[in-house]
Order: sequence, then C-alpha cells, then structure tokens
Amino acid sequence: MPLPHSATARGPRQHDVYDTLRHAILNGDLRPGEGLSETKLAAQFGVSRTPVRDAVRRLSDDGFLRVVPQVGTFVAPIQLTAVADSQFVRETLECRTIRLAAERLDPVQASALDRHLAAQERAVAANDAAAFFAADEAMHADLIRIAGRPAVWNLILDVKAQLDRVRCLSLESADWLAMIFDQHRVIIERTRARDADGAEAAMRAHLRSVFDAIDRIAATNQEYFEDTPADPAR
Amino acid sequence: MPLPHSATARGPRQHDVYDTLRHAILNGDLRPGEGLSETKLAAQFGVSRTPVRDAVRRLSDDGFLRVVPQVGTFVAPIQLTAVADSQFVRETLECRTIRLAAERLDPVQASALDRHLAAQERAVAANDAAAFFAADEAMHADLIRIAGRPAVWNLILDVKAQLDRVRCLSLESADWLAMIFDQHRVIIERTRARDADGAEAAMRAHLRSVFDAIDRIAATNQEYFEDTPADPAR
DNA sequence: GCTTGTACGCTAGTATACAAGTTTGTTGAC
DNA sequence: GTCAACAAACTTGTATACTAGCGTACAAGC
Repeated sequence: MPLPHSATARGPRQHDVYDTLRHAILNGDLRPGEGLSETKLAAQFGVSRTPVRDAVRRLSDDGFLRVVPQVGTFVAPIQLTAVADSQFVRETLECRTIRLAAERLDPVQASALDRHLAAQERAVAANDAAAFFAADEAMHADLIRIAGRPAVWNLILDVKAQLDRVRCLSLESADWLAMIFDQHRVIIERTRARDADGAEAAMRAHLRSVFDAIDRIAATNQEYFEDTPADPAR
Repeated sequence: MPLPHSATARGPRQHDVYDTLRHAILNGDLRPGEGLSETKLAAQFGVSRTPVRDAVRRLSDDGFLRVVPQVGTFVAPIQLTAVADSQFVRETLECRTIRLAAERLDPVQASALDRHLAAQERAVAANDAAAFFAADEAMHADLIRIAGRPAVWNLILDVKAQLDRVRCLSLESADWLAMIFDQHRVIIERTRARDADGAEAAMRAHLRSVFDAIDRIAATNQEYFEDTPADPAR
C-alpha cells in the first residue's frame, strides 16, 4: 500500500493545519463550496503560506478541498457517488477481514473485543456519542488487526472519512447508538463463535444499516451534495 | 472516494516532476535507499524547490519516498508486508467486482472485453510486454467499470503500484505472457457466461499466480527489500 | 591509538517576494 | 439605462532567501 499518510513525517505545524482543517470540514464547520484563502489561513494559523499549502494540497488529495488555480480553494462538495464507492470499498474489505478475524481469533484478542463492547455500553448509557464512536473505531480497527491486515485499517480510515462527513451532518440519538451497539454485539458474538459466515453477514448488515442512515441524511440535506460524477475536464 | 489523486489539479511542471520520479522509482532507475535532494532535483528539472517539494510530498504519501526532516529524502525500501497488503486489497476488491461484472455484462461491454483479449493476443505474438500490460490494465479497468464502480480502479491503481514495483525487477518471458493471457481468457469466458462464481475463482487464481511470481522475484532480489513492518517511532 | 569536542556542509522546513491569471467593481461612453 | 472597457484587488503558482537541525570530518586532548 503504504496506505495513505502512513509513512509520512510532517512537522508539527503542517500537522496542526491539516488536522484542524480536516476536522472542521468533517464536522461541517466548513461547508461545501465555502472558499478558503491560503493567505488568510496562514495569517489565521500564524504561519507562512508554505505549510498551509502543504496542508491544502494534502486535503485536496483526500478529496476534501478543490483547488482552482488562480481562482481559489473551496471545500469540496460531498459527491454521493464517492460516498457510495466508499461504502462499497469498506464493505468489501471489512466483510473479508471479519472472516479472517473469526478464523484467527485467540482468547487474548477476544477479551480485547469484549473491552471495546464494554466501553461502548458505557457510552450508550451516558449517551456520549463521541466516546461511542471512538470505541466503535477502535473495535473495527482491532478486528482488522486480528485478521492480520493492520495496514488495511488505514485504507478504511481514508474511505470512511467520506462516510463520516455525511454522518456528521446529523446528531445521533440514544436509540441509534443502542441499535449500533446491538449490531456490534452480534458481530463479536459470531466472531467469538468462529462463525465466519455469521460474522460476515452481521458485519454486512451493520455496515449497510449505517449506510442506509447516511442515505437518509443525504436525502434531507441535499443542499450539501453534488451527485454528478467528477468533471473529466477540470 | 475520492480516490487518491482523482480530484487534484496540478500544474504541468508538478505533473512532470511527479511522473518522472514515480516512473524512475517503479522502473528501478532509482533504487531503494537511494538519496535524493530537493535542491538537486530542482536544478535537474529546471524548476524551483516548491514544485519539487509538492512532487516529493506526494510520492511520500504514495509510499515511494521517505522524507527524514533535516536529513534527506530517500527512495523507500519495498516493504514485503506492504506488498502483501496490496495484494490482499486488490484481490478482495477485484474478486468482488468481477462478480458484479458477470451479473451486469451487456453485449457491447462483452465485445469491448474481446477487443482487450485480441490486443493481448497480438502483444503475446509480438512478445511485446509493454503492450501486453497496457492491454492488461485496460481490461481490468474495464471489468471494474462494468461492475459499476469505476472509481474503485483508481484505488486499485494505487495499491497495484506496490506490486508493479516488484514486478518491474524482472523481465517477462514469452511463456509468462502466454500463461497470463490464458488466465485472462478464462476470466472473460466465465464473465461472458454470467458465471459469477467461476469468474471470481478465475480472477482469484489469476491474481494469486501473479502474486506468487512476485514472491519469487522478491526471493531472488532480497537486497531491495525490507520486511520489517513500519517503525512506529519514526 | 582512541575518544571527544568542534566546525563545517548538508538537509528539509519555513518565510517572503514576485509572477500570472481570474474575478469583480467601477467608470465612462453610448 | 445598458454595456463595454478598464483597473484594482483578489487568487494560486513559482522562485528565492533564510532558519534550524543533523551528520560527518577533522582536529585536539587524553
């Protein structure tokens, strides 16, 4: 692979600018179509244009920004086709790795999975969405690590960002968290039972239900989206 | 996704520097561990450091270069774990898309696939490895397009680069091309028959045999490789 | 001879100045 | 009033100067 960003050393400033902007875009603080200026960003962050340019370039590679030469830099619209493609890639990879995880699971790893579930349960009880999704990510990452393909998680993270961008448009209800948690329990239960077929089916159902929710969010926030495929002439 | 590099506008100079270096690394003209200097590269290409830096940063993201701050930029070693991960991702995605292609194939698309095969047959007859692999790539890309996930090909291209880097270490024999061609014929034949299971099996066998060859190349060129996983401290 | 301190040259990171191009607002003529 | 031409204020792209840190060579001291 080396999966994106996995092998890159960055200075602390570049890191800060990149992470801050990325977070702002994912959270929706910066809205699709909104214009950015490298000069203003540089002043805002208290650095020169060079590290800002590096961050902008990277975000452009990630698909979060669109740089138009001599015109400006804009927050990229959310392309529904790209979101669907991300879902496809994630589902394909995670449904394969969960099978491997089910076949390879050892007791130590199993208890680690239980700890993730416990953390999620606490987050559900506290209705703490941020904590829940942190434990959610950690569990998915661990499953892929158990499958023996830790680097694949980096790729998942990349494509997942497109999905998260839509997800962040809506607030999660307690009911929603509880439903996701139940799905996670089934996945872990089937994995612990070394039932590759069952684990894959549970994972697929889980990812699909998340995607369906994303689709519903998209339907009610169409102003943020652009469903035309990439313009080949740009 | 937006899959890597798909949405980026680059000036012609950046493009040239990036493509030239990437090609040189893939071809082995630049060997793993070899040091590069942004200043020297800038002089070499007749541009300033800024566009060179952009190209270097991108190549670093791709995993082809390793930038050590205040020390230097080096051609990244080929990590065998990364190659194996690339194989895993490619196999997982293409085995899924070939099923979809088999289910969706229409007559126009079928004849396009036949043209790819014909081009490959001519390349085999002429023992023209470059032409063969061009037609090879076009066929794989078309299959993914037929599956309805054209953007996934960009991702495949990214991970495939790691595999190609190893493949380029060895010259392809006529026998080898003929064997690959036969595998392609089976894949297309099963796809045309709308036999998703058969097409997937053929694709998996094909990709595995390519990977086995890559493994053999690696075994006889160990001086180029580094099989330690990424150093988490770097 | 070996170790250690130091100075020099290299690197990438950063800041800034300039060039090229687009958009936009204004101003003038019709 | 409308439209065209022009100019000013933006934008990113590029080039260059400077900073900070690392590595090495070399010399001084033990």
